[in-house]
Amino acid sequence: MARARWKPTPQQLMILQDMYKKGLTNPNSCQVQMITSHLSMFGKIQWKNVFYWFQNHKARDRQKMRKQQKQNPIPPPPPSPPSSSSYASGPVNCQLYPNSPTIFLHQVEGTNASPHQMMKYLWKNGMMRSNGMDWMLMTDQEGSSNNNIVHCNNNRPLKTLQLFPVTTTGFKD
Amino acid sequence: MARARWKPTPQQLMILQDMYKKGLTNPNSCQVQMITSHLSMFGKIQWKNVFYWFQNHKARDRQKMRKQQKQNPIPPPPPSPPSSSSYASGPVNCQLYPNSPTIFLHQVEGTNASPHQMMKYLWKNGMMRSNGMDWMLMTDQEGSSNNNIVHCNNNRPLKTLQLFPVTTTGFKD
DNA sequence: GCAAATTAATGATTTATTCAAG
DNA sequence: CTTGAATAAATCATTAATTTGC
Repeated sequence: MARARWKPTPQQLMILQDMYKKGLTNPNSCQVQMITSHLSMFGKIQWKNVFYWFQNHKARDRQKMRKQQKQNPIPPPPPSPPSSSSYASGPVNCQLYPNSPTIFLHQVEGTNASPHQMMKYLWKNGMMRSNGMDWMLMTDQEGSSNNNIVHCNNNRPLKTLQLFPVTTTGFKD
Repeated sequence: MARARWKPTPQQLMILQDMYKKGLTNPNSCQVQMITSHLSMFGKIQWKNVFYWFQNHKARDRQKMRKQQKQNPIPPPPPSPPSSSSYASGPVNCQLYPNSPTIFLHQVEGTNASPHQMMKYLWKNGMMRSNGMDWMLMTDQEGSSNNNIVHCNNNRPLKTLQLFPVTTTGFKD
């Protein structure tokens, strides 16, 4: 037992907090994945670490807020109403093609860029609802669709790897 | 919006229920992954579908139980105490090497075998705590370790794909 | 000062609740 | 009204601060 638990490095923590402050409180799986692979530059990290971090951070933020409100019941408006902030506007397609045995991965190139530079495009285009559960591992049963190149944020083509060559039997539901 | 939701085919449902009845109420990520890829033979399915199915099934089972218990407060002992059932004995290593940019995938071969045959080895060796979150996407910072072939259940070698060639900078925490 | 003991933070997991498709 | 999907709350567990007695 006693599986050592993850501990964010200062760099990682800074970036995470910064993102959170900027309004990213509920990154979708694609974003989590990107964040993860980027943060891995600063030390070992897993998808779930990032996912949990945001979960916990949000929860404990709320917790703190509630406690404070009990002491001085002033209903404070949300700190920074994102006036022209570009995100949270529309459903964007971190959503790939859900289904069947193809795995979509993305590759971060230019890993020398600064964290913020690298992450910029993340916020550029919006954020989406989703708990962390819709996967990296997404599949397309009708593999014959043309549109095989998928973009994570309207912008970034993903690399596609074949996983298992599924022999879909003729069943239908 | 209106993303059509998954609907288990009769075969899928049967298998799932069977697994559940046999005592698998909390499959770990590796098991979920295997189940997913196997069930994909019977129709489109995603990791999260399987994950959620077990979550919901367990929850609603308990719910029902509680309701029943309110009506006739008889504490019923667990239905089938698995006499020689081999699972739930020890910590087994669906756990791969957590960390860093290598992705471990497994490939199901012999997809013609019967569901139960194919799944048998799953229960052979025990089940492990874990919610579904420790990933398919596991990584190893010290990529230089000898032990590169990983087994999901003491038995099944996994295929290893390189993901992103991480350049771990010299930072330490 | 310095370790054993106690408490606070926070990573990880589980459970409950809610939303929404059909 | 059943059930898949998603979110939030509660809980467990481990590590870091800190207090305390010597």
